[in-house]
Amino acid sequence: MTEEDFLAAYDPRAYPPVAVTVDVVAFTIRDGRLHLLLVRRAAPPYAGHWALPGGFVHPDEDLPTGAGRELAEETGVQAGGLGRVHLEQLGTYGTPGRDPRMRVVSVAYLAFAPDLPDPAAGSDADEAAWVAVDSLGLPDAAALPGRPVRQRPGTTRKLAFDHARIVADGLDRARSKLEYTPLATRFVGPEFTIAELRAVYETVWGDTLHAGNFHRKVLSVPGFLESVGATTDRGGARGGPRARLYRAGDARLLHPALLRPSREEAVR
Amino acid sequence: MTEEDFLAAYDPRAYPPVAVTVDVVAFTIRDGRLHLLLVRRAAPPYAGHWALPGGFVHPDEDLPTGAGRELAEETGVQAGGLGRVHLEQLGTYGTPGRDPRMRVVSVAYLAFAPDLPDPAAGSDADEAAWVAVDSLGLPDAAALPGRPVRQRPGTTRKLAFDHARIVADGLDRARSKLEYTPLATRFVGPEFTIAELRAVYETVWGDTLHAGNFHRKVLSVPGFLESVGATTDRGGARGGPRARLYRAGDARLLHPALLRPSREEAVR
DNA sequence: CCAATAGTGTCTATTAGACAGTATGAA
DNA sequence: TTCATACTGTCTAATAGACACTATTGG
Repeated sequence: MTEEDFLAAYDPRAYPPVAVTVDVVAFTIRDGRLHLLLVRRAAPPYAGHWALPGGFVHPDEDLPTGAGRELAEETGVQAGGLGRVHLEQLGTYGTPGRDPRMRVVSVAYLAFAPDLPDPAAGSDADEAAWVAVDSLGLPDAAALPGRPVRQRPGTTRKLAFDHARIVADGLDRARSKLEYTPLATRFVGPEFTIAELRAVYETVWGDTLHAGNFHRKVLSVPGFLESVGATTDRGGARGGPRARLYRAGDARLLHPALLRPSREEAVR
Repeated sequence: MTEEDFLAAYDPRAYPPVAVTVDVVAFTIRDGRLHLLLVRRAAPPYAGHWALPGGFVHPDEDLPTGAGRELAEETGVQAGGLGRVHLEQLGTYGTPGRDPRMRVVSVAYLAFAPDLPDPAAGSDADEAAWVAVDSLGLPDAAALPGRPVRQRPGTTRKLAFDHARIVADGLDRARSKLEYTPLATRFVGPEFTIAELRAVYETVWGDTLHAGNFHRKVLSVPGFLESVGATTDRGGARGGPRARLYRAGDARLLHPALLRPSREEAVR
C-alpha cells in the first residue's frame, strides 16, 4: 500500500504541502526553580506570546542535529558546546490546524541543561529567556501537591500554538526520567554534592525528600555516582561539615530505580 | 528565530520538499511467538523486501488517525474496529537519505493487537502478513538469553529502509511497557486466564517466569486484573483444574511494576 | 492411576522509609 | 556556643523470589 503512493509522488510538490519543524523543550534549574527556555514571538500568529525555540529542519540535517542547532542558537552556546546537555526525542505533534497557516508537523526534543548564562543580547536570539515553569499557568496534570505554585504576577503568559501541551508532556517525561536514569546529573555541574543532586529531584518532582535516606539510596545504586575524593571548600552558609564531591558514574539506567513518593493516586 | 522563517515560507512550495509518512509497528502473539505485521514491497527501492505498513499522512488527518487507518487497511479490520488494539507513538525517524528518493520523515506508531485473522486476499492488502519476529535477523540489542532464536530457513529477509531499527526500538518499548503498564492484556482476548497472561510476558520478554509467583504478583497489583467470576470450560489439554477468568482492570499504570528478571547486565 | 496445571502457603534475603544520633564547621 | 547540615546506624514493614504443597481434571 505505502509505496505505490510514494512512486506516484515522485514529484513531491504535487502533494499537499507539509512543513516539518524541530522544537526544543529545554529545562534547567535556577535558584531552586525549574526553568524553561522560551522565545518571544515577534510576528503573528501569537505575536508577543512565548513559544518553544524551534524552526524548520534544514535540508540534509538530521533531526537531533537540528534540535541541537536550535538549542545552541537560542542559548548562545556554540553548537559544539552542548556536551553536558542531554537531548532526546520527546514526541511529534501534527494535529491539523495546530498552526493556522499551514500543515506543520513538529518533532519535539527534550533537553536537560546545567545552569547556563543568559543568552547575550548580541547573540542571534531576538528575545530568548529562561522562564520559571511555575510562572506559566500550565495545565499541569501532575500538579505539585507539596509546594504551593508560586505564580508571579505579571509574568503569566499563554504559550503559542500547542506548546503548553508539549511542555506538559516534557515535564511528565522529565519527572519520570529522573526515576530510572541518572539524568538528574545533567542539571548540575560536572562535580556536585549529594545535597545538590537531591535539590534537583526535589525541584523537578515538586516534593521534599528525606535527606538521609536519599543519601544512602543514591550511593547504593551501582554506577550512579562516582566519588571524586574531595570535598567542598566550605561548609554550608551557616556552617556544617564539608560535603563530599561526586561525578556521574557509568550507569545509563538506575537499578533499582528511585521512585517518586506516593504515586498511587496517579495510577488510574 | 523560528517564526520569521515561517512567514518567509508562507509559500511552502518554495521550501525543500519533505514528505511525512506514518509507519506502524504492530505486534501480536501467535502460537506462542511474537509476530509483526509486514507488507511486501512491490516496487523499488527494496522491491521484494518486507516493510512496515505505512504511507503518507492524509491532509486534515491527525497522526494517530493515520496510523489507525494504515493498520486497519492492512489487517482487514474496519477502521472503527480497532477497539481492543493499543496504539501509541513510538518515535520519528528523519535521517537524510533513509529513503533514497527524497527527504522522508516517518512518524512511527507502536500497536499491540490480539491475534487477528490473516488479512483476506480480497482486501486492500497487496501482500500483508503477520511474520514471526524471531524469523527476521534483527539486530536485537536485548537478545533473548533464555530461548534459542528459532530462525526459520527461507524466511529470513532484510527489512526495507531503516525499518529494522524502528522494529528494534518498538520491541524495546514493548518489553519495557509490559513492566509498568497493563498493556499485556491487549495481546489476549477480553477474558483470559492468568496463564495466558503469563504466556504474553514470557513471549515478549523471551524468558520463563515462575508460574506461582507470577500468579500472586499480578493479583496483588491494584487495578490490574478484575475477576470475571467464571472459569474456563475445560482444564488444560492434558488435564488440570479449570482456571479462573479475568479481564483488564481500570489501572493505567502498574504499581508496583512487574520488573523483568535480571536486568543488571543491560544497565550500563 | 498418572501427569500436568491452578492456586496458595511459607521462608528468606533485600529494600524502602521512618527516625535517631554523631560529627563538622561557619556565624 | 549555636545550629544547620553531612553522613551513618537501626528498626520495621513490605516485597521479590525460591520452593513446597494441595487440589483438580483430562487422558
